[in-house]
Amino acid sequence: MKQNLSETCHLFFSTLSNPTRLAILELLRNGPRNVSEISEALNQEQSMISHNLKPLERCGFVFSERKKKQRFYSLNKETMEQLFKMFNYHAKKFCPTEGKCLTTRELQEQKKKNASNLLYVNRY
Amino acid sequence: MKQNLSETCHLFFSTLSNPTRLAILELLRNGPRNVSEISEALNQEQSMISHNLKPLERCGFVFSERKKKQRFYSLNKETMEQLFKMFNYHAKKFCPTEGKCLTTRELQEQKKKNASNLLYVNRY
DNA sequence: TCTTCATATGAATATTATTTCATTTGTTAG
DNA sequence: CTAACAAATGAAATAATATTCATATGAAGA
Repeated sequence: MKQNLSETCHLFFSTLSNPTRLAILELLRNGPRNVSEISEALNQEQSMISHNLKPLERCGFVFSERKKKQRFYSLNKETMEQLFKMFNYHAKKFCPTEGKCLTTRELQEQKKKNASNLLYVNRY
Repeated sequence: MKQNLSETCHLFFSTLSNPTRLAILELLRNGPRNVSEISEALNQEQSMISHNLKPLERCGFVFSERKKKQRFYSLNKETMEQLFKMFNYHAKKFCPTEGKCLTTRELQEQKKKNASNLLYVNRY
């Protein structure tokens, strides 16, 4: 196995550590979309979507293809479904109870947001 | 499979998207270490190591255990080895050639750093 | 070619994350 | 209890990243 993970993995993970990009990936699980469609679906500016698609494509998380004037982006399902699966397994096994992964205060904030997940909190 | 990946995965991946934290994880592949040992091995301040261990532990990437005055951290091998394996597979398959993942200029910069990897570059 | 639509880019601004340093907390042995 | 060591915390300073807005590029049909 390759050494120097600290360097080699950095872009891989940092590309995935952004809500907009994760939202794009999630959307693309439903099938290919062009930039405008993504933009509308996520209710974000077109330029922002383009900016965020770029690192996703560079890392091989999505593929793209031009069709007439539009460019369609599709998910690299092989990598991404496996990754999401692993994430879910990990979260279930290692962050099973609310108390384990979140402080009480953070938990309450999460509940306000109506999000029942365990891992989306501020870091420190 | 759980919905709302954009929220649920964010902390998971952002915790992994930091060179110091990745270096800690890499070090811990060789076995448990206490904070001072990690600090020395990575040539980083003790407080910085502590700051970075915290999110790693909260996300379940490492475990910790006190032994006398020291606290030893160990890798969650189940998750991490699988994750690193997946990363390597992905990098080999989807970023096989230099041209595909890096611009020429970035490549040169990488070579200067004597790093032969494909994914560690600036994002935009 | 010219116009229109779709996407990409650049650069400034804003936001978020990291690092550092001083200090505190916690543990153990004397 | 106190001293000595180990680790954690807080907050200011710094650095990195994301967002926005204006503009540029590219494709296709008239």
